[in-house]
Amino acid sequence: MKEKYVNQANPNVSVDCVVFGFDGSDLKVLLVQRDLRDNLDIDDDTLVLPGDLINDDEDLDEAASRILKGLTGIKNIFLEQIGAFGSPKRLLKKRDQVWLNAIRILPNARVITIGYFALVNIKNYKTKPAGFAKHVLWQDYNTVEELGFDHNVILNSAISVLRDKLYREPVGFQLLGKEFSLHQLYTLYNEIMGGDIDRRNFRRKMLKTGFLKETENYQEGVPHKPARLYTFAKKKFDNVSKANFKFY
Amino acid sequence: MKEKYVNQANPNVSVDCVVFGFDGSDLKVLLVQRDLRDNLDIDDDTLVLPGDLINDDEDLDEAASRILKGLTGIKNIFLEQIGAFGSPKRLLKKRDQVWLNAIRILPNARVITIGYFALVNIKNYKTKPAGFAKHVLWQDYNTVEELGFDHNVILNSAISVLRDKLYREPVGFQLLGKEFSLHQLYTLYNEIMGGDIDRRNFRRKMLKTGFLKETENYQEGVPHKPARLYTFAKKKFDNVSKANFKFY
DNA sequence: AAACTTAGTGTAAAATTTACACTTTGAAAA
DNA sequence: TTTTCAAAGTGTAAATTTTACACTAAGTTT
Repeated sequence: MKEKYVNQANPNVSVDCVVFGFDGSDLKVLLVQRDLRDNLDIDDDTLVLPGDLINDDEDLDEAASRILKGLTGIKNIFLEQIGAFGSPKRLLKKRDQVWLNAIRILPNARVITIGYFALVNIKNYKTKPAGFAKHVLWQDYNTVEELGFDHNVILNSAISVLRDKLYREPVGFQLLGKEFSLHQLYTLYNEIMGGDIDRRNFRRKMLKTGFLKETENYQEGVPHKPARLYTFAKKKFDNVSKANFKFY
Repeated sequence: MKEKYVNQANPNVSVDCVVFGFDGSDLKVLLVQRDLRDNLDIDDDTLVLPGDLINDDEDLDEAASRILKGLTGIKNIFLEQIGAFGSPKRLLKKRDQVWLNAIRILPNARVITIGYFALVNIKNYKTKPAGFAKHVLWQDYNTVEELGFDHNVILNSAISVLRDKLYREPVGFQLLGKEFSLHQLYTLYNEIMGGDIDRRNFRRKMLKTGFLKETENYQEGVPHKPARLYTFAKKKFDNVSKANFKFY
């Protein structure tokens, strides 16, 4: 039993983040372009999710925070693990193997990735390249094509976690600014859920959840132009509570 | 940037399974006792979740299946990843460090664990020790005390995933035999959810979901003794469907 | 044979969901 | 400068679902 482990190298463990952002009308994902530095003979403009190998002395969550901090300067945002990914090395795409060899840090071990997903309000932060990233960009979720490694799998997993969460938890607020109109929130839900939600029912139901607090300019009965603004009123959220974010 | 990786050993990656079983009245978890083999001078009867290091050439899911197969002989059961766990090595309990040293396979690297959870019908399978396990036992979930490593964290995570799933997916059937009465299903839900569900509403609601199919002895209007039996009728399950397993 | 438990059906009030209509205000078009 | 239009907001009635109970019949236990 023991002997079998001795001959196999431990896998490299990396953390990759799916960072979703919303610009008011479209759902975006933060992607980076790999930077080969001194191996410039290799032509590789593959896009990947921002990620890095985990450090010896840090928690998994800490690693994810670190990566995000490096690229966006953000601390303390919504960030949650979505799971571990990683097929044996023999299943890697050639392009990715070349890349791994080029950076010489992973000679004979596979890579296992812990995926995280994060929600940020795009307008609040400036992105900047860091680590192995040559460029950082916000890409429209619907236009994302083939990514490096198994990052499409991770992205798909993240979007379904996001949709699922949006149904069940007051999590969409993270994608908007501090103050927002119900119209903005509605647009967000409609975009992400791909649905065709009734505007009026959405409004009533969302207000009834108790997660919205009016800002000072509130005045009953008067239609506003521009729209009335709300903030997210954090209240204790019971997982099994009746707060229900399903909209038909 | 590069240099920083060179000096750190890759972490060991293990897969640990939380296997839930139901014996008709109580929820059980499959635990194992560590076996130190030739290091018998060390007295350690700590209980842990069944797990093993992942092999170089296998998928994460494959590893989980392998472990389960070894301990219970089961293949093809409900098995799902719940996430990755693992704090830096310095946070390990002393007892666990001693154990890791004793088996000599992990000299200076940390351990990262991918947690899985599985649901089985206890009566269908005989368990047997395998790998590093000295004993295998089904322990009452409510009586579980301190486990080795961070396995209590994993177990807690698994139970909340289970409760959550039970609300939203027809997953409880996995814990029962092929044929079961509504009373058995009711007992299961009541036990796991810790709730106090109305028997009559449970019955009606569960039948309405369309996941139950009557067995041949079915006869309308006649109270049965013993109870009428059902099987789980797999039908396409739409995540966003209206099937609702919340019972109050 | 009386008392009790289990299996099953019924029903009515309360709450929620759904599918719409209608008003007011500011901005854009004519 | 009207006229037209879209956005912001409130209302309401039918359909469905949830909740909280009552009741009967068939075995089992005492």
